[in-house]
Amino acid sequence: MERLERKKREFNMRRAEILKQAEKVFATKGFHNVTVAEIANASGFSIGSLYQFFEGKENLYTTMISEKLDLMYADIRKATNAAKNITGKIEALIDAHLQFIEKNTDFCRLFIKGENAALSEVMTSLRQKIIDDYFKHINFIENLLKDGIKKGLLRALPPHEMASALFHLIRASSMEWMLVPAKESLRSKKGFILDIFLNGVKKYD
Amino acid sequence: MERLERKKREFNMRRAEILKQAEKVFATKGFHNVTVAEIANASGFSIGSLYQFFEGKENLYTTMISEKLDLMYADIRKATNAAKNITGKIEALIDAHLQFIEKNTDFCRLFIKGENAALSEVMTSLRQKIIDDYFKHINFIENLLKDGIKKGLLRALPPHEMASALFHLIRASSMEWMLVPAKESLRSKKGFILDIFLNGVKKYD
DNA sequence: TATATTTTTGAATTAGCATTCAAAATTTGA
DNA sequence: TCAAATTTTGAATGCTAATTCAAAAATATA
Repeated sequence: MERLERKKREFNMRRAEILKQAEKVFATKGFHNVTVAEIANASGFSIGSLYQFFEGKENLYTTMISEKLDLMYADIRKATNAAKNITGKIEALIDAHLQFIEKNTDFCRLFIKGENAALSEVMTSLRQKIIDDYFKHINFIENLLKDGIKKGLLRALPPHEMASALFHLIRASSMEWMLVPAKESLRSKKGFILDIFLNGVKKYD
Repeated sequence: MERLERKKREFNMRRAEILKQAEKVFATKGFHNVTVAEIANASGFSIGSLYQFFEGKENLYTTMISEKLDLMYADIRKATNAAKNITGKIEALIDAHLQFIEKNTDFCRLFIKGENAALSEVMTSLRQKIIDDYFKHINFIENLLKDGIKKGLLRALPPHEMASALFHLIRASSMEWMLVPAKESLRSKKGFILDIFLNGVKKYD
């Protein structure tokens, strides 16, 4: 009987729809300023129905963040791997990251707003996941840079620290862009980030 | 009559004591996992008395954060201004920042924990203050770097972006150090931060 | 079509904790 | 020393919104 299959498919469609609407609402108003009723409304379900799909408000929120974050890292890695040489890969990494932030500004602002405060067990495990993903990503960058060192293109500095530096240089430009009423595109910062990461600020090396 | 003077002095002493104890409690447990009763207890006052000194829990929290942050920036600027040449100033800036984080780790962890989530008007204005102070600090660094550019020691890159880069390089090392069970001192990262900021990662410039 | 099963609904319940405030304690001034 | 003024106290109040669950609606089965 394929009835069950269909049911499951429909269940997942509905779940996805709720998640999509929840992202919209949470992204603009943050976790605390959103009520379950609001999400129910936005997604066209009743309050009670949401509890069929998610254990509760926090679970809904953390699932949303978690899945979106996975998407972001997947994007960045895919773009990075597609480039051929080291410099191209670093450039692609920066560009994909900036592009994601540009396309998902409200979502990303949740993080600078500190909307993932750990008030419960659920939120704590989200924070841990975010941290774990962060270190996984740093590790990915690290491997890139190690390759560059081996090939004699990059200085033999501690790779983990280098990777972290690059990530946070990207973060620096992104944060400022999210905080101020953006004049130009975020992606236009790519050149600066690459330049300062590769060459530093000192004159005449 | 000097009675009023004394009263005022005593009031301020008590206020300061509450603030000090509140910092301890908040720093270890965050905003949400602390009750007003807990702070009252820790500082030896009753719940009701706290409301004599502060408008409420959030006000107490934001005051604590605000005053401590002012202290941090003051520290960093003082140390920076004390150095003579540009490189020395940059080095002092990095060192003072790392030192503050090392001495106030739990306090600083509040920020990576996102414990300043904006749930109310009060918290929103704290966030704004944090952002304002951040930009003021970036501006301070900016002036430093502009001087370095004028003297021909630093490349003529956009100063604001350079300043932000330096700040976030410091933040990168600090964050990692706060997230992992620290092997070595945070201050030992100073050399790496200075090196990567000045010289970048590329070989043979 | 009638009955059983599953899903949806949203008003009522619940819980947690900041805040209040009347009474108690302390301090002040004569 | 005493009573007016000030300060302290913490149990009782109040508020908000997440969660529940019995009844209604929709769907499946015969």
